[in-house]
Amino acid sequence: MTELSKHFDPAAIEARWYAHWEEEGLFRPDRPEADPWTIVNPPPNVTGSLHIGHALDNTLQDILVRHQRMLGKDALWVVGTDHAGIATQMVVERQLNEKQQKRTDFSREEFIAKVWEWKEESGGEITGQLRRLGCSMDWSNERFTMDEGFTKAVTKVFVDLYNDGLIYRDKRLVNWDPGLKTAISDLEVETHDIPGKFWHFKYPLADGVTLDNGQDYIEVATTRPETMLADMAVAVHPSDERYASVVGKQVVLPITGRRVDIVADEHADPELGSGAVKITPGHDFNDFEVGKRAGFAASGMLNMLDAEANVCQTADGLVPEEFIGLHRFRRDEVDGARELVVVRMKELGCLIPHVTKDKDGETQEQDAEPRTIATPFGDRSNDVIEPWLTDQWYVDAEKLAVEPMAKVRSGEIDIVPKSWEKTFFNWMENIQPWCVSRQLWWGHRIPAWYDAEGNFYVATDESEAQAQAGEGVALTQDNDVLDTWFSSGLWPFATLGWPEETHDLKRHYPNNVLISGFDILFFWDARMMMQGLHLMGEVPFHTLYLHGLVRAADGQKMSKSKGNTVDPLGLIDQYGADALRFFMAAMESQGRDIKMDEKRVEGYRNFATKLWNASRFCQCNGIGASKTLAAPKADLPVNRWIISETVTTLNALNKALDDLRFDGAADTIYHFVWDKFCDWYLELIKPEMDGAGAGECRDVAGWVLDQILVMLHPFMPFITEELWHAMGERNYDIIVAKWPDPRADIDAEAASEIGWLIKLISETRTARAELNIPPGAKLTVHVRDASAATLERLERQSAALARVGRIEKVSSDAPPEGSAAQIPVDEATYILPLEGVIDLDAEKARLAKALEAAEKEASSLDKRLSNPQFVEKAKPEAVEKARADHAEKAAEADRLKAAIERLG
RNA sequence: GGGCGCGUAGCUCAGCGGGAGAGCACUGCCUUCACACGGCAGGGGUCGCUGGUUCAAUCCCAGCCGCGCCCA
Repeated sequence: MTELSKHFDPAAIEARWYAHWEEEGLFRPDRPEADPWTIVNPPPNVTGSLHIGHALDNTLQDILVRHQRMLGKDALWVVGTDHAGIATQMVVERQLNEKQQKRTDFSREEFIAKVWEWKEESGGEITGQLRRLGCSMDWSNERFTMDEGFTKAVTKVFVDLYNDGLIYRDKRLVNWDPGLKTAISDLEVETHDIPGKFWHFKYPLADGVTLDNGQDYIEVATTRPETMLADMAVAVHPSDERYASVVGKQVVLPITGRRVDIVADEHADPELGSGAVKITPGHDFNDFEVGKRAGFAASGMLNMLDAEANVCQTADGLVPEEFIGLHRFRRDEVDGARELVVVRMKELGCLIPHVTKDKDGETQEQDAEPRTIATPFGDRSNDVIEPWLTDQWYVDAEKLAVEPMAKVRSGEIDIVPKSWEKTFFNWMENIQPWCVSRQLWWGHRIPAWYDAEGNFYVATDESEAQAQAGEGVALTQDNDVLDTWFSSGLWPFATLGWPEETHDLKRHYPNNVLISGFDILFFWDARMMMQGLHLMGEVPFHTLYLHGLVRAADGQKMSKSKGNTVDPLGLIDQYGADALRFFMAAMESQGRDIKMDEKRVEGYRNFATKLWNASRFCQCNGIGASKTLAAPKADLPVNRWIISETVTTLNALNKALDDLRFDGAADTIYHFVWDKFCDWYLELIKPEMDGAGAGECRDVAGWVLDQILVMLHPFMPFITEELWHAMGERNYDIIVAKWPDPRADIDAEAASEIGWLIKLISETRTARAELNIPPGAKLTVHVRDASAATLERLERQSAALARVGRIEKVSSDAPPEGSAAQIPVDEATYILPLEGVIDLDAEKARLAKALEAAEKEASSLDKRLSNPQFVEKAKPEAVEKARADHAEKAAEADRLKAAIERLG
């Protein structure tokens, strides 16, 4: 037992306890006989540092795992970091740039060695920060998505999925990121509306053909003029009569002079513009489908851009010389192919100007119509994505999505809150093939080898591939790596040793709960379900809990570029990790984003200080660690009452934790500690501390404080561990203490007595405050109309009334003449003779106000009760309650009336 | 265009069929021997609007207005 310092300083205890827990192996105590309980941490990027979203995500997980550990489970929280292909490669490349070097100055092997070097030196900063937050992860088995075991797992998964026909190689349009020069998946594309233009062009009809109206060209409109260099058709709607006569005929493309067919396709919207659209299958997803329907093979589709999306020559004479090497569109103040196409079209008389009238009625001509364009951007590079025709590896996501959907439907996977199910199904039902190859160097290299003819062999290693290809065939491995999410999707089982049949794997898969932000529902959660179910044959987790975003105080999304981020470590420095954690829990109501509110963090720091001081009080009064897990025997009502309140609180807390209502759990413990334990219980036992009941009070107070520390520990691990030890000798740390088991019932009699006592003291205080009686004044009270039971209570609680209520003496004698304050509580009325101290009119006004309120309530209840429909149809409990409430309010009104009459 | 969610006290949020709650902020009193990061008392809301269902609606249903997010 150590004496608590007068001021609570979180920083003074946090580091010490964390190091202690970790050194003692208490994050994963050896419990071979216990039921396993498992949660895996969404592996943060190895490049990352702790942001406020991590603080939320990890606090919630830590609350659950600490709770389960205290329930005696073999609780495992798997932790590790993600190699984060693109992000990490970008970090290292940026460092090279600072030294005027670039990736391609090095061989692949040299570059990868540099990344590993960076990882060893600077990576994983976040793991230290998670420790500062108090997260009790199993660091002894820390994993990395590129460690040896993971590589083995990833390779096996790729080969197995390939052999199962669920991975294939295909040539089709992908989302190409010209900044990073890699393909990315649909999910990595963010569409933003940006201002753009809509140009209208004339495409002359070939061979002297005209439309029915005599027009010798077709008007097409486009937001991407540059792609006309690779146009392969013009499409019109099959039922569009304006063009029916020219379907099957051709147009001559201006600038290049190439002839392309006019095709009928439902993609063309007759309502939009002229109803005719140019078709560029090599650079537009819709046009790709139109092109396929028009009979073009993917390999025959025209491409005019290189990997950086600059214009290039890919077929003999396809692109006029002056365009070669230009950007797609204006960039860095330099016009690109888009601008040059418009210039040439204008010169050729093929540009149809956009005509508007200004406010004076004057006609204005512009080259193009201003328009907002939904434009795809790469989420990492922020470059405009170019649909590009390449060979890539795809996962047949549609097939893999079947089982996850079935498991969510059957309830084997419970998505919390349920409202996300619809979003989940909507995406899964419309899932597209998942492009998993990336043209990067940092990542899991694809286990496929090619021979000189372009045949490929998918195998676990080169020798297996060689065996497939036959001896003597020269093989080269695929240069690409896998999407980072392909490997993190294996996290729930690969971290446990899969593909080895390890002990941990058998015990801890499926995981119990997964907690993640909803922003990675598709990226990660759904992929774990797909891969877990296919490879393990079982769900990866039984409950998927999705939380929202932590937003800035003004509701804006936090982002580095906006400069409105809040650093969780700064908050920890200022208020302590416990306060930040409690804030996160208290604000986490299911399904709503959290707005940052620093005042509230401060409030929970104050809460920690309150608990600290309450413990100091206990310490100074000989109250210490409880000897028993079960509630001590108690005779005094105040002790029986606080034991009952503890049981009630524990039940509510258990329910909230079971329901994953973190806010409800935090709220429950907060109010018990502050409102019940500190504000009433400790005050009420003060007068007992040197009386006959002192021993019992010490036992009970010590026990209740222990229960508080244990119940609060998952939320505030540091202060509770500190106080746990400060209160007395312990055989174990609180982190591995047993969850409360009071073995006590609710004591209705004690609850009623203390409820009455609290009411009496509160009412007296209110009267004092309203009548400006000095708070310190010690009063004599005359009681009238009291029942025998109440008189007994008054006698029994006289010490508490004196100390807490400042009611020195209770007398059954008639009060002296003169002005007095009158306080009805239950059946009795308490009279404070205050001749000369109070203003009679003030007391009359006070009682009149109370009477008005009581009568108002009574009459509203009366109205309800006199409605026969209510009495007939309402639930009996509701009727009964209304009757009881009415009787109480009516009686209260009567007593108030009598009190007013007595004043004359 | 489709989907989801939100609009409750000045602010941040709970509640979601029986007549409204918390924290912060605000007002008054209190240096009472755990705590001024505190104690005691108090003020403040036609629960976005309009209809409907019901004995009863902040809560359920429909429509509208405003705000946010996701997918096309």
